[in-house]
Amino acid sequence: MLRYGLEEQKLDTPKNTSSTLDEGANMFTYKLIEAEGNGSLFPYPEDEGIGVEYLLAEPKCNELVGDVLGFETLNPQKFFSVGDFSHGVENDQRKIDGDALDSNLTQEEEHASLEFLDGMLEGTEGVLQGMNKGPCCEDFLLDTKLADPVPNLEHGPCGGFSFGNLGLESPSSSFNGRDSGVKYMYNQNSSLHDNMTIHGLHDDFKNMFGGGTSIKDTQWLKLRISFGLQNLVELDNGLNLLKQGVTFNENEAKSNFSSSNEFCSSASISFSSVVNDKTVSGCQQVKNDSLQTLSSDDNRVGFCILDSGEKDLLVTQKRLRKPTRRYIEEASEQKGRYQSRKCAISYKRSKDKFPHVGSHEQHRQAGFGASSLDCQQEFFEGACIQVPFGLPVQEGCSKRNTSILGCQESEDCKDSGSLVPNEISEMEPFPAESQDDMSEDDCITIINTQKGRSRRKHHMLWTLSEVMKLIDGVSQYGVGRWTEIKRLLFSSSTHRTSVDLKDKWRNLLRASCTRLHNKREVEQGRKHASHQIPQSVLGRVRELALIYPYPRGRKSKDTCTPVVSPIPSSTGKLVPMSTAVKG
DNA sequence: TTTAGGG
DNA sequence: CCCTAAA
Repeated sequence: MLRYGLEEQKLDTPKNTSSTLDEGANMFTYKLIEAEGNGSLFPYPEDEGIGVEYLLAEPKCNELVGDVLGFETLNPQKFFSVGDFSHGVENDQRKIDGDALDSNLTQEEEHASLEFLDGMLEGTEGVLQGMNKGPCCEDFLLDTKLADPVPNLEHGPCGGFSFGNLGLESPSSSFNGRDSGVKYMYNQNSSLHDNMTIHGLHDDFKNMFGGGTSIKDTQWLKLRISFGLQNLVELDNGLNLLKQGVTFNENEAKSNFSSSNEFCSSASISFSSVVNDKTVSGCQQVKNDSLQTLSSDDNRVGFCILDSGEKDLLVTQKRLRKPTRRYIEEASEQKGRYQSRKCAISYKRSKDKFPHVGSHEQHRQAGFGASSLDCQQEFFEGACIQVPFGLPVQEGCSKRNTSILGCQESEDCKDSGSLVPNEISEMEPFPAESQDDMSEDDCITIINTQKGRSRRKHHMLWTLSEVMKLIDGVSQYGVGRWTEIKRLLFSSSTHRTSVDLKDKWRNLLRASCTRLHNKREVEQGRKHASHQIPQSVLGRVRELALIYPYPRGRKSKDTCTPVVSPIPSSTGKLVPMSTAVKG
């Protein structure tokens, strides 16, 4: 197995992009860091730290080219439609593990998080644009492209830039060019798309992905196209490295290249590189230990492969995404419990985050060291983990977008055991809507316990309206009547069980209490969490908590009710401001 | 089955 | 959100 990676690196001086990214955080650039085993790297939200996506690849030349370079990501369905990326972001960001308290989203925040997603993607894009100018990456890129001047493609023949030229079907077209070309095209992308009409976007989408879409959300289209191009960039970068036999000398600030004409026999490529621990001007250097390369004068090697019926092969390769933190934790939990697997996913992060810029030793230890890779592969053996990564998908599809690990024949897995491209491609994502039942779309992870029973993991964020409904329910029927409330108010939400209601109420109580005690503290600590639930709502929860002591007892929330606006005890009526705070 | 409560 | 004991 070969591994190949790109390293994400945070820029010293975040570029200003038009993104809505507020913290200037998610700025990434890519670096090739190692090629040993298989993998490619993808930008993750800052909170998530370094992320790696490994693509399994046979140590064959052609597959190396196709897989390792993330070629498969050119298939948008495969890439996006497996779930809801925005949820992934939220979940990761909000540390959903263990505390549902933090996972309530107001509609505003749902919207905000979508914006965040957009911002993140834009931020990524922005930096990719900046790669050509970046202080530390310049050498990297310049050297990589053999000093070819960047061709000035200007705008496409039709006045608008057309990605049709990049189609895989036309290996001799511009896609066949060097990386500079692709990069340049990519750079063109963002600004160009800003001015493009929905028709233009549709055209580009169709050209790029081979199929039309009815999506009218321009932002969505832009993102997809952008990602498609980004993948082209990654592919192209890697291809050039392979083709030219790039050698990075650890002792030189500038990289040297030695073109090797050794032919890549179909046997295998030994393409391993070692990364320096040192960083030079904030930029880690890369060194190749040994490198057999493709013939440097055959620029079409990579593309020929694509053109020779290998596409299917590429497309059908499984793509593995780093599981969400929650998944990881629970996976390792499983392991702990049942001692089933020899090793857990070892890139689980502990309390501390991955350093964005750090020694590779750190990275390796924390993330994708050799041993961890082995573990992963063993962990993932055969099956794959498909973690949602894309825009929200239709309700009906959500159940099919099931992440499966080692799915055998449990009923739950039946129709989702294999994520056939066709199947996936039929799923039409749609822009997020903030309706009540939007929470219906979700990711479910099914994992098999050792007992053979599959356990489903949901995480459905509570919308504000759901919370309001719950509160209404409690005020009407009282605390503890969860089945009643469920039946009468949540009958349509199949995903909310009475236990969920109970849990949610408990969390609401907790939230309403903690807020009283440490207002400021919360604000400092976790911005997001503090704004989840409007104060008015929490206030109402508190009042209800007074009237309906939590379980059948007094021990309820007396402990945390002190500061509340005193409820008129004179009128001990049981129906408090039922709909008063509504809205 | 439902609820309470721990994790 | 999951699990389990207790009702």
